[in-house]
Amino acid sequence: MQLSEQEIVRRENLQKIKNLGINPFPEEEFQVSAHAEEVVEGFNEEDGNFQNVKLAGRVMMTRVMGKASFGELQDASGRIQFYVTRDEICPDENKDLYNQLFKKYLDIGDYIGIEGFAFKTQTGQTTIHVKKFTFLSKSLRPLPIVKTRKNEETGEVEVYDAFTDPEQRFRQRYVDLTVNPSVKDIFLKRAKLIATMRSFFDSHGWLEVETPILQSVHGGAAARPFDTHHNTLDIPLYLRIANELYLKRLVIGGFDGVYEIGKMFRNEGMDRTHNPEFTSMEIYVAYKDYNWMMGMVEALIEKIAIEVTGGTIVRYEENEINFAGPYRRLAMIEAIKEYTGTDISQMDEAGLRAFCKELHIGVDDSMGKGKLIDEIFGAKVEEQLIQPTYIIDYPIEMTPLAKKHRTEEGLVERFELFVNGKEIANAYTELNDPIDQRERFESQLQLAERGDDEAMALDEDFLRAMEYGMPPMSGLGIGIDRLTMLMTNQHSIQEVLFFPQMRPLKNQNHVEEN
RNA sequence: GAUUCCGUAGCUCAGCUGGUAGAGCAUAUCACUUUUAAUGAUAGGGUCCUGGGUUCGAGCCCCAGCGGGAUCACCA
Repeated sequence: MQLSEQEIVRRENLQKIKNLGINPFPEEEFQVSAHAEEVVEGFNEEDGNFQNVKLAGRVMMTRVMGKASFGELQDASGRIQFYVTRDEICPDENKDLYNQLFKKYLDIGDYIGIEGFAFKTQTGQTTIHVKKFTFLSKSLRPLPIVKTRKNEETGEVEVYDAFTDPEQRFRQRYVDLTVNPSVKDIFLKRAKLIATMRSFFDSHGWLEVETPILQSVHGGAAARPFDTHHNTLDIPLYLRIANELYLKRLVIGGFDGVYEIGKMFRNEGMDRTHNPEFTSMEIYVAYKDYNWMMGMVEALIEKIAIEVTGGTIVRYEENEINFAGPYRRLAMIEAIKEYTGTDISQMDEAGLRAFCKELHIGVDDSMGKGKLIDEIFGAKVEEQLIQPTYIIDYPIEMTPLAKKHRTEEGLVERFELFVNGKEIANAYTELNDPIDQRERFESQLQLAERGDDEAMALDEDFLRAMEYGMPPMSGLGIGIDRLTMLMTNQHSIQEVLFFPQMRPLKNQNHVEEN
């Protein structure tokens, strides 16, 4: 292994620490009694609080001035400045701890523990005056140094030498998280979002469940799956592309409301909004319809916006998005009329195909009527829907698991929620007529024969479950990653996944084949 | 998968028309007991992504590959 100059220095420092008789990787507990943020925000000279505290974390900067030094300690909550003097941390004759370890062998990124009292410096900055210094762990690789300075005139924090290369940030997320505090904030918000969602559902008495990720029939959605194989059973298995059919089986089994938050896997292209594995939330509630579901989604999303961002108005790129309900409800045909000026409700397949040509939308022979309408919607309407909008009542061909519309021929009771031009939720009044369901699956098979590779597979056991009797219900799916992007003003799915999929580097230590 | 841009020190980046590889921070040595992008002085540090080619000479031009970003296609 080729070591850089700085790595060699750090390894030498490690040995020199050992030579001082100090264990650079000590075993014993260091009892932390406070965190950086609470001291910085809570310290008050008059109150005289935080006068005996122990903090631990990484040294992120030192400013050595002879027999005294300042440094910055970063823990899970943030950073705080500390002040060290030689004679206080080395009360005896032996000054090695300060002169050698602190001044020479301590590197940025090392973990230390400090014990002392809070005070304010001449410039008013809350600082820990260190009485006792403990070395906790050595860092052998140099972290990228990100320096910041507050501009006195504008009050803005200017960043110098930021660690910004996306490839390195995603491949080495631990470094990204260490040096870029705003990255950590995104993931705290993501966790808050999921926690809010979970407590909202739990408060209604709906049950959180887990369903198979390894499936022998990849139903419930239309997408290419990842294939795998079970050795003992000697059968092909697929990583789930959806969990809808399993959740419905559970409602058939007698749970009135079930939901699952988990990973789905789709063997498709990757881009700013797609990762091969992504997190979805799906929920099914018995005896409800899609109108009820729209009300529920508004309440949920509004609550999430408040919990995650502090209010219902959220800034995303140039837009201010208002997540306060109720949201506009617009039938798909009406939306197309509004944004193209053309009423397509009476058009047949040939008419739609001609209209697509007129709009310069690429079509092919495998596309049925529903697909053509969806193409027009995708090309002309979707990106216009900035404020939260429900598009309702979709063509039946596209939606084999939704119930036929109660009044409109050829449509199903489905809605999708669009925000900032992107779909973030999809819901139906679920189809619970097993005879209708079988016919829908069969027409999907016909579409597949026609060349539609998105057509859905038939799941015989699911049909059997339905034949035992499925209560009326409404179901909903929400893309957690995309919702997180909206709530944190991020434009790439990679920014809201800790470890986005990356192409493996060549000549890295591969696992040896057995 | 297609198009396009990018890859130079630990990090951020400069590098002219093809002519000895640069800066700031970081690192090393020294000074400094309230600094805060600490400061002052000195020094070291490079597979210019990889492999070919053109050329007297390539970080720069050409070809192929690897990795990443953006856009498009597919998908959520």
